[in-house]
Amino acid sequence: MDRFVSHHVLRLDAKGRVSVPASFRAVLARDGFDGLYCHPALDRPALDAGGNALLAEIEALISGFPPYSEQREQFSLALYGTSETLKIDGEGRVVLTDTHKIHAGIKDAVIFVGLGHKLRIWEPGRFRAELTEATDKVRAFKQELGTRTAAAKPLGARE
Amino acid sequence: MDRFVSHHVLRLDAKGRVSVPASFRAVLARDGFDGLYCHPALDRPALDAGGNALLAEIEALISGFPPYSEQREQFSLALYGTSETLKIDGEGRVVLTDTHKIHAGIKDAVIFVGLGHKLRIWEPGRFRAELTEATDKVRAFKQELGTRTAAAKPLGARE
DNA sequence: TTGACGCCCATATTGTCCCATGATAGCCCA
DNA sequence: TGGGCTATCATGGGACAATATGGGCGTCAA
Repeated sequence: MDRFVSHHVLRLDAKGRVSVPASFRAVLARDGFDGLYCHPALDRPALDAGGNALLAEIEALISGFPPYSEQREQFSLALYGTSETLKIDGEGRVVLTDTHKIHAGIKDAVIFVGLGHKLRIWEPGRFRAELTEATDKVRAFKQELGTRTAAAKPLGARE
Repeated sequence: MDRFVSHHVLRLDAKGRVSVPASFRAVLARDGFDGLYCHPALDRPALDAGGNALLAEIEALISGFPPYSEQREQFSLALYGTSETLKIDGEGRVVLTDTHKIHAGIKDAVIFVGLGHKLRIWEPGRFRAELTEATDKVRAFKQELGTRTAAAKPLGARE
């Protein structure tokens, strides 16, 4: 598998270390990235993390703005300026920075969530809230999609 | 055969393992996917599962939204975040996660239902309920179809 | 020196692999 | 056409490996 999928709850130990789920480490290894690239999510109390795929996405976003534009400067600062490349130890663990932990409200446990090309790290309670919200929205969207399709192709429309 | 068809009832053993029906395993093998990709169905108490064909469908849905858009984030979370790629052991069995079993109400038996490019996993009782409901709707729809057609035709169009 | 960090080893639990068995269905041959 | 034989499948259980987690110790820098 070459994408981050599923979610895992993991605890921080007394030294502040967390195991990166083995399946996610496998994706990072395939991606060819050594370590875990990590930055605060733009509009959520969570952390975005990943490897080269994430870096490429950020690069694409920033290079979409004209050089020296205000937006480009701001995005560079918000994304590159607050990033860390975390080292993964022999047992597959990382240590989050205090700044990052505060941003996400992380205390003694986290949830790693796969989002395909990247992953997101949450404080477990906040994650559950976010998940139910997202599920509701997607469900509503699907319903809307279904009725629209039905209206467009009245009879004999399959799927 | 390159499509999932028919349905099979299978029991979970003491370790929570279920055999994936051999005919479905054959489809997965041809599809080239190693394992069983599985996520909760959005609007019913069941699980959707499959291989690359299912993954491609999800990928297409998500990549339809621009990076960093709210919808894309929500879809990735609701789909990738709740997915699992289950490993298929030497005997063709998988172990469902607790979260998935709870979502579908699965206890000690499941029914695998082929839906063409993907398959759906149900708790047997719930599947029967869903099936009768679906059958009723189809029957009603067919009836409606008949009267509509009759009304459209000039001759014999009454009421 | 003191604290933080990197590296090493220990351990329980979970998951993965391997082998065994009963049942079934399809096949071959008389 | 009937009967037995074999390949495939679903299922069960034990052995082993990987993973998550905890702690010790040396080193480097402030």
